[in-house]
Amino acid sequence: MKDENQLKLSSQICFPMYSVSRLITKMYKPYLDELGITYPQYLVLLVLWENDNQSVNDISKKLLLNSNTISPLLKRMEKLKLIQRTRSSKDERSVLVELTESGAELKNNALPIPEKLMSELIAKDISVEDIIKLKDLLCNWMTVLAEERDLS
Amino acid sequence: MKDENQLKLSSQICFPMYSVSRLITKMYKPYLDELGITYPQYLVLLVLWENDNQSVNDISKKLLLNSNTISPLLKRMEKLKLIQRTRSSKDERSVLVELTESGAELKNNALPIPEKLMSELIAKDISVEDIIKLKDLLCNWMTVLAEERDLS
DNA sequence: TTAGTTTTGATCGTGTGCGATATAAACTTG
DNA sequence: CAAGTTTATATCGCACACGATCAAAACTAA
Repeated sequence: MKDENQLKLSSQICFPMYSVSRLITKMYKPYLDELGITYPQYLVLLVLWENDNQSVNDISKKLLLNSNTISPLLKRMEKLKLIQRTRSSKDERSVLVELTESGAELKNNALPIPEKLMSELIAKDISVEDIIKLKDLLCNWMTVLAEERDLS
Repeated sequence: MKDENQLKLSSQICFPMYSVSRLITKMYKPYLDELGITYPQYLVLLVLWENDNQSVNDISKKLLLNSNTISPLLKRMEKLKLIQRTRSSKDERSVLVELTESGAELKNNALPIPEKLMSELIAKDISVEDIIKLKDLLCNWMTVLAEERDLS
């Protein structure tokens, strides 16, 4: 009967995790719509805005996404003229991803987004401390849970 | 230049949120594979195991998923003989979802899952306090962020 | 009661996620 | 250096998510 209660939706950590993740993605949507990009595309751009000209593998590892997700994603982004893919001459296996001019310029339009998100959260009475607390907890979990994946 | 840093992947709450959610879903996978169900299907079953015979709308609201996600999901579950859908006679618009015998019985096999997940997290040196802390924070965020959606 | 509105659920199209698999280049070893 | 292995990326198929739209039933007012 203890097990019984643990099977309740409200008892499991998976459901709030899954829901809040989707809800936060939804909060980004209006801003990303303005830029004409999706949420995963935004993540790729974040990576490239930090360091341009990275291989598919580099991006894949940073976003914890495999090639079967990243490859089509990058293809769509290339079609949108946000990035350019070139096979490396040093290692013909790897593909280098580079921002196009418009892809690089999009960064300026993206700059205010984090601030806006924070404001929205605060407007919903979520305290800055809670935001930081959640971020720290999640970052720790991410590190721990992603570690395991390298072994497989 | 402050904005500049906020655009880093590591500064945004969205990315750890998104990644940890996916990583946790992945932790459930081996157990759900044994039951022959997917993660969203598991969530639907959790709802029905708590209270059988709910309308599509009831389930939709509890899982914060719209009909365009839930309808095909339920159709697949019906094909798997986990549930049965019947149009309500009281209100011809609504569809009642009921567990089949095998759908109800699957609960027994699912009972140990929460416990196993907890053990895995603890084995990765995540403390019980952190698990509770994260769950509480997320539940609070879920409530707050889901509220807004009702107005739209 | 009839015209307009709301509610319930479904369908369509697009973009992910991801397991399984494929392919070619690079590496390793006997 | 040839055979086997590893690495980097891509392709395929399936199952979500979700915006947009639709059809039908139920409700609401004038």
